[in-house]
Amino acid sequence: MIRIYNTLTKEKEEFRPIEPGKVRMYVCGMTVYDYCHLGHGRVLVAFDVITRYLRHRGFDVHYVRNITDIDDKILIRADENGEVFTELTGRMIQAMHEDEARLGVLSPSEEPRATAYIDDIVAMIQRLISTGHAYPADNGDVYFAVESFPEYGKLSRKKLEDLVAGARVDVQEAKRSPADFALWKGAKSGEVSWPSPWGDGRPGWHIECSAMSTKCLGDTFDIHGGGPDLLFPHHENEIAQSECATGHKFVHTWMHAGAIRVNKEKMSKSLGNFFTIREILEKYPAEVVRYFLVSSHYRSQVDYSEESLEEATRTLTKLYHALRGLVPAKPGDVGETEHDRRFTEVMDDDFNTAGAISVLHAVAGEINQHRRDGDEEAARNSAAVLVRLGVVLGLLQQDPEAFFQSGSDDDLTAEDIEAMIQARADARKAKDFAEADRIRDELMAKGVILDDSREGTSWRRA
RNA sequence: GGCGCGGUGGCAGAGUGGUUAUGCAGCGGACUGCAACUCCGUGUACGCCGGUUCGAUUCCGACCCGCGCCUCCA
Repeated sequence: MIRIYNTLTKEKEEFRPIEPGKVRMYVCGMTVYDYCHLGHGRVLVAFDVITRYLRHRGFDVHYVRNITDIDDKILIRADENGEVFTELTGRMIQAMHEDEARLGVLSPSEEPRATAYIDDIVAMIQRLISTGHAYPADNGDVYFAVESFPEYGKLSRKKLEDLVAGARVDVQEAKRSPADFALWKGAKSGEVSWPSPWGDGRPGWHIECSAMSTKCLGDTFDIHGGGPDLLFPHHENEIAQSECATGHKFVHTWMHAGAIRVNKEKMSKSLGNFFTIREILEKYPAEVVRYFLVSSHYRSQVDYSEESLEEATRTLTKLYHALRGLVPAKPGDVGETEHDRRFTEVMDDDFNTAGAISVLHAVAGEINQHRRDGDEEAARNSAAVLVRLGVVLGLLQQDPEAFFQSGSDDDLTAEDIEAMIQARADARKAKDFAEADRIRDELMAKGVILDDSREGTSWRRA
């Protein structure tokens, strides 16, 4: 039985999909006006693991993750760059796909883009107007009338009075209530726009997710996820729009990832304290970054620091060392072990990846034990378990040597290194340890670490 | 001010009403020409104060501290 923490009820609940055996899940993706930072990476990886695990447990998962490719920030950024907005979004979408591929994130089943769903957006707004939940204003905008939805605030636990009383909402003449939000934004002259019954304009921020999710998954679906800062107002508004437009419950389980922090503060665009995925990947192997993300629970907040990444590097290196030089048995040839059962047990509990990783370490310890005992076959069987559990977390799928030797080969190619290792071996044989050490130091200075063992010398990049 | 989350061993990070998390670092040992790497062994922690209980880090209440949302942000 899988249990998932539901932000809507604030409780862990038994997960029962609407349609047995199938999971329909929607996750808010990027607004593509800039490169993804690590916070985006966390959401990407978290829901990637969730998808992998649900499939591992036998569910047929239909995973939709949208791209918001029209919005004020995009238009502003494109304008600053002096380019057409589609050039900017095209570039950022490609960059995003590169980033996620490097992090081992599987493609979603569908990746709808807002600009391809304008008709559905317009239709949904029309439905909201005709049912009295929205109104066109004099300024060309269309607003959602928050007071028409008594349940407004149920996700974020906010009271309408408090929101209205809080002076931070944008009080506009055109709005009936300060908490009302735009479904459609009338175009000023020269702006990118689409025709609509209320004049040319573009969608407001929240409506595209309501339109795309219901179009792709139906009025009601199982899981809706996203980053922590989407809870309000974005997801709250999605609920209002969708439930008023369809008359049905929108989503059963709401899931939110925890924030990435830097020096105890949330990593965010507005604070400017963010690190993009690509700049982090210049310094650390992608799998190390993924390991770092997966090693804490998806809902907890986690501090990003160089030390954390260094530690993740050391730890992942140890895991790969257990696998090094072993050909794992075929996964199908190894039956379910106590480790598999333990893995399922912890992952069933709201996707406890931190617990799952401790299982990985237990299996690695077992491999090492078998090797100590000289039981090659048992070691190969355990290695198969480690690798097949790794699949679910998206870890340990590389050839160990590839993991160890990945990195810049600007200074030295693998062939250079092999040649130097041979020269050192000759020197050692001749008991010329001064020369042997000189070669070792030279390699070390160039970022190559030698690992001597009974079978010979292997190497890896620092 | 409103709403919410969290405080676990040197650090990171799970979990539990009475029994081992795990990892990193440290320490001891094996291995080594010497090292490094690796491997083996090793640590009894749960913010503070009350309460419930035979027994609480785990449940309840108060308090202190940190963080998040309430405004564009994943």
